Amino acid sequence: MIISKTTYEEQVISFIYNCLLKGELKPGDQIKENRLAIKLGISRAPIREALRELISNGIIEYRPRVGNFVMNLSPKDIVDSYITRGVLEGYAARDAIDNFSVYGINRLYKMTENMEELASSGKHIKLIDLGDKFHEMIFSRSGNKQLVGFTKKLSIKSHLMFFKYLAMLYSPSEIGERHKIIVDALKSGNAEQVEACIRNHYYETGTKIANLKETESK
Amino acid sequence: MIISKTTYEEQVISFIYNCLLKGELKPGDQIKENRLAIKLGISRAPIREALRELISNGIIEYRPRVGNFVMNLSPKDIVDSYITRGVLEGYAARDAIDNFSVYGINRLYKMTENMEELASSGKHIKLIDLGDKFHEMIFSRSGNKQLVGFTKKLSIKSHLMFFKYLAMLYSPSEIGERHKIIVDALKSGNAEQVEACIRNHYYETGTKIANLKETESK
DNA sequence: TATCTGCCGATTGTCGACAATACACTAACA
DNA sequence: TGTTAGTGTATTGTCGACAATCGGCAGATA
Repeated sequence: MIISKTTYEEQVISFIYNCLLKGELKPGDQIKENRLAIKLGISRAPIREALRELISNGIIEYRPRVGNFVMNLSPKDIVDSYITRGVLEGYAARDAIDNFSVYGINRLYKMTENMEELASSGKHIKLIDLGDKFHEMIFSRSGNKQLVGFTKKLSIKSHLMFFKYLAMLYSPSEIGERHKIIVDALKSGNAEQVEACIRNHYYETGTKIANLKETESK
Repeated sequence: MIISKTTYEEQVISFIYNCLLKGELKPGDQIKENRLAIKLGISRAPIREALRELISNGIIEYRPRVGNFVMNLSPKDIVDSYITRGVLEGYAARDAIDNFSVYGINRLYKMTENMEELASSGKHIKLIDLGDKFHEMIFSRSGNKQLVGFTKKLSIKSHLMFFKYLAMLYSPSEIGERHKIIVDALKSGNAEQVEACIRNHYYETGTKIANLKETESK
């Protein structure tokens, strides 16, 4: 058994995280420290620490002496986040390209097939989880902690912000295909190609979500 | 006059920042909240907020319930930070390549000449400032806030950690030359070349500093 | 001697209260 | 009517105290 020793702060982070996933907190909403403290039955100190953490992840926007607000990203901000993610993960994959075994590649390939199935059967949450795992398996192979750290931060950010869209942007076969392209690139061992195709992967999704958001707000 | 309404937190950040630059705080040192609070005549709350900020910048390492320590980077960590910086700034420059006017390019070129002079006359602090300004002028041209934000964080981190080495790694003419390569690439308008040469720029410096650190510790 | 156990001091984690201030509202004034 | 100054309220900023717990040390034990 793993003994976990959580502070209030960590639990508050999870709480806010879940509120965002459930849609109980929406972009632009203000998070009032006192209100949340009372709601959770704790003091403001750990709330503030948790908010700090979320601010550094770009999930909450903080205006001094005014308040903490759920980040409200413009379409351009969305594209920019995805582009940056692509740049980071693209390089991470390139950096790690020699660390992929045949077994590892096969495993990634099987995941793409699994994604397609999950998408077909409407299991959106599992699909998103698997997608996250797929990408994490790739960028985590890089031994560059700095790079991996930034990538993870962006991963959390986009997960939270666009959770609800991710599973419905592409058809099941498109989802499989898009990820198979990455696996093929990794298999080829061509560093340039790997980097380029991961960049493109995120650029496409970024622009799709941004367009969706834009039309939604009209 | 610029009216600055600073909180204690910001001032504490500056204070720690300066201690690091002056070498009064060294990698591995523990920063005790209470001690610092007494020293500055304030309470622990703003100290903790400031530490949070520095933690998120990768400047301070935090071990729960143990303490806050000035980050102690291994040679590999150093190289990794510089590589990541190169990846980010490289893409930022590539992204911004059409935003450079002839005037802007000329200004960058003059800065490289100025760097050479400052290096020759031993004005190390001004040299480093100018170097920072040079690179900031490049990556800030990108309109990608996410990208620029990460780049700035890394910029602060490396500035703090390696301030003392930066001015003595290269000869004055090397310093000029290294930066002129970047200006030339920007002038050429070749996106691939710009990205590659900025990556290389940081990779070189990263490995140099890492080697210096390694031999130093023996 | 080597290892384990329990205590002690130092440091972080959390608390509730008060101070400072941004924003909205009101009222005076031109 | 539009503008400005003043006021009140809600929210963040800061405080000092107490609680929890980590790491080291001394002593017990084999």
